[in-house]
Amino acid sequence: MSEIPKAYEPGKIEGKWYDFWLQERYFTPKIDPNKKPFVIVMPLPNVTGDLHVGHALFVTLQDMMTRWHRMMGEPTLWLPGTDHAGIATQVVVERQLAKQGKTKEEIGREEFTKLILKWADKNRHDIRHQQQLLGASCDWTREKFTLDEGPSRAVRTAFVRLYDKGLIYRGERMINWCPRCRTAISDLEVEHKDIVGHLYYIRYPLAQGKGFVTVATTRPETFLGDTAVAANPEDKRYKNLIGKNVNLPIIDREIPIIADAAVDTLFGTGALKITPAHDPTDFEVAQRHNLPLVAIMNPDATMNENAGPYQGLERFACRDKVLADLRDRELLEKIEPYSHSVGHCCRCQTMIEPAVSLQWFIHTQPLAKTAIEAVKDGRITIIPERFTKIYFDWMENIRDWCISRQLWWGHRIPVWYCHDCAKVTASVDEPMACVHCGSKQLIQDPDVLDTWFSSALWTHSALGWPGDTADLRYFYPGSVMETGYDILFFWVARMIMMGLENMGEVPFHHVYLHGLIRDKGGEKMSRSKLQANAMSPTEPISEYGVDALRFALTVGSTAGNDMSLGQDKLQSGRNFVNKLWNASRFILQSREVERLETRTPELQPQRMEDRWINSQLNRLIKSVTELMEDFQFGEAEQQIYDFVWSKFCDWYVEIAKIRLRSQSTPSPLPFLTDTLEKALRLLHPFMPFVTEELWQSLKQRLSGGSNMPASIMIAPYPAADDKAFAPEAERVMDSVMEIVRSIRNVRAQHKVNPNKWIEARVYTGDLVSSLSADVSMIETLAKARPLTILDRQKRESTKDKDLVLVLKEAEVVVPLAGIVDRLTEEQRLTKERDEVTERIGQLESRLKDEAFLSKAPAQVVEKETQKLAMLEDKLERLNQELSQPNSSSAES
RNA sequence: GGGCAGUUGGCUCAGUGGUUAGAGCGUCGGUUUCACAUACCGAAGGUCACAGGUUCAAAUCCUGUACUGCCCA
Repeated sequence: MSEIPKAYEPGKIEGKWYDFWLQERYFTPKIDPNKKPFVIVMPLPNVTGDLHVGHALFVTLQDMMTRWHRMMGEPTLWLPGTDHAGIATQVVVERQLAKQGKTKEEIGREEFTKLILKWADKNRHDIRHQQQLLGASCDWTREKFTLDEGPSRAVRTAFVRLYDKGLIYRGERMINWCPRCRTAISDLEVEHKDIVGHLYYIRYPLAQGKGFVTVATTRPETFLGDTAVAANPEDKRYKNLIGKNVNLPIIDREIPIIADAAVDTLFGTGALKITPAHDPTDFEVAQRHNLPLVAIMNPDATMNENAGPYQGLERFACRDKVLADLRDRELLEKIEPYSHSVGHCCRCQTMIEPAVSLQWFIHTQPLAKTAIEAVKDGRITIIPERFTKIYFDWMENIRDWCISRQLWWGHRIPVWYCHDCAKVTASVDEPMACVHCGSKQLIQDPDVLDTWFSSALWTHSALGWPGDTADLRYFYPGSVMETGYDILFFWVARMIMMGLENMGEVPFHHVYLHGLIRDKGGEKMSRSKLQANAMSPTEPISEYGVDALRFALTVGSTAGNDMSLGQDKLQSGRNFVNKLWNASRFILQSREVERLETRTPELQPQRMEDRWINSQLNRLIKSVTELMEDFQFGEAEQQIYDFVWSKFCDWYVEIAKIRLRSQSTPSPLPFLTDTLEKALRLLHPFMPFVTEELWQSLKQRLSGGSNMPASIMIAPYPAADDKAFAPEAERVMDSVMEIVRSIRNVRAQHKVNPNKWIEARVYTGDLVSSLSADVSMIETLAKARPLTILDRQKRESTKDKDLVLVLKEAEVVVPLAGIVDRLTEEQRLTKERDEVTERIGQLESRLKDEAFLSKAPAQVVEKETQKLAMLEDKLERLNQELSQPNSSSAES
């Protein structure tokens, strides 16, 4: 089999198999009404840019689940798609324009939209390509884009339905305004950051008489929009001032001093300036007191006509000027350093301007109520469980969702305003006339909807809703929503609300939240941030291969916990792939040698090690199946890794080599092959490419190969056979491994030349006959020959210079004349004896404890009793070694 | 201000009340033996952040403290 290369070359085979799978249409499920399908609707990657390793993680996890369920025989749909990502994509394209010194206003809405479309198309293509590189087994025939006609119609339909039900309304409310994006954004899109600023103490002269009221503020420039000064009614300092007026400096506008219980007496001076048009809490105060709103800023955060002499100034320039002017008039009392939290636009990091604005909102409370129920009554389970509480907290304190965006990229709001009667017509299709007055003078709302509005519908809109399609009937609700915990609210929570609202049924039954891949500085990766810190998956793929990357991303990982991805992990993944490759290479080569020999193909384990590996394999299968069902993918993968490397390769293959070389019968090949074949299937969901390649090679060379499925990905996932469990073989093999390790250890400790064979005697009890059958195996593995297995009853007294190792079920005697220092050996044995004695003491007191005996489960007591017996036996044997007449004489 | 995590070997992380707490990487010593040096063999290295408590039994459950991070306001 010389044509098998020495090292795995991922680049050469990955594309080949992906094309094969695609061609065979394995990713497209067959609708079978008698079977319950497994469905994952992919959380859409944004068309903002190409993918980073964070996306590689979700692709891997979802592919893993999908492939596993497919191999379990379920009709399996993983539905891919991409998201137009309104604000994020617009920001990125605007940034590109800015590099050319242009703005979107200069080139116009139509031209700008074309530009984004071009960008989006390119990225959609790249994203699809990258997912295919990663081995994603999603059904590309059903791929969707949020701006496609179907999903767009779903958006309009959902909007109109909610509007008709009164759950969508338009109103003037306090919203978060991004002056750079020049759009409203939702509360979730605001990032709060602590910044070190200042607290400015400003004097407002009293309108009548002398004196002034001093207010403290972090935003002095907003005094231009003040419509009151408020103090707590309990505050003695201001009690007699309530009802009087102050004059706003510079612009000389008179405003009242009011009492409001919401004012914190401990903040600043206890007197608060009220700027209702530019602060959410001030807005509420103003509503309680019927105060007027004075907006002082333009959409780009420059000052407007209400700012008097400051009109036209940018907000921070205005602040400087205001401060200077106040200082000149001695109205700036003092400035203190002050740390406070300030909202920033999550897309462009510009400081958010709270502003009162006419926008569209969803009245979320009724939707949230049913969404809470769905999780409370167990129709939806969130993994890891701790996010359930976070979900409830958010849902229970939900606020209305601002869904209109002043963007040029997205789903246009399906609302038309009548020129004649000024009323609103909401319609799925473009209306011919105003529904109220029949006028044809209609103008559509220029704004678009929040991208997350369309995402919220995705679980059903991607399956054809509002149409009554076969896909929707069969595949809804989905099985699992797999995504990062960072978009629990953006994505999962809103999907649950809208799924229940539109379909009357939950959109999925399990939510699996993965952790985030952080960069070296611990930052979350993002492509739309100014300093894009995203690590591309393509470099690790070309350097280490897809399977290595997938392995590195998931092995030993747990739900909801963040992780870092370094070169060492990728190397470890590559090494494992290589290990698998070479073990397979060895087995394939060995088959070649024995090819023409006739042998029984049945798997009848005659030898101890065959029963052992088969037993271990089936225990593994059982465990992996349980772990997969329990969403513990990282642990399942870890266990397969340990089995393949530390049991199969390190022991079984090494033993098999000995048998193959000596051409002993029965041949180990059936078990080598069977174990490998099952291990490949176990690993396939995690590492699809190398397992397919090796499995196909194996299939070609198996006499029954033609009866095997055409691909490992449609082969059944291994099922555990409890009858294969072989405790006796495991006991013997444990002993073999302990004997071999102990001799190897002695060799290393005493620097025995690796090529030198040493002699050894093994004394044991009822294992004599089993071990004797394996003596040549032990000899070779331990490089000890002759090695004799003897009944410990016939043990002669240890000769001087003999080294004795007391093991669990055997004593190993290694005569090492001239090498061993008897005194050191005695110290080693004494140390061991002390350790055993100590443990026996612990166990004895535990087993004497009435409370332990009565309260601990019988199994545990039994286990401890056995342990004690084992240790007592070992202690006795250790004592025996130490009391050998020759030992004490060695001290002299 | 409220909430949630995390703190386990030099580093990155598993550990879902019941052996003497594990792995990968790194370190140290040895090995180019015919699957693999992307390897093999051997070894060192942890009072599981700290202090209490519950329990027959705690890295694991509870309370508190410290530090780190995240979410919400």
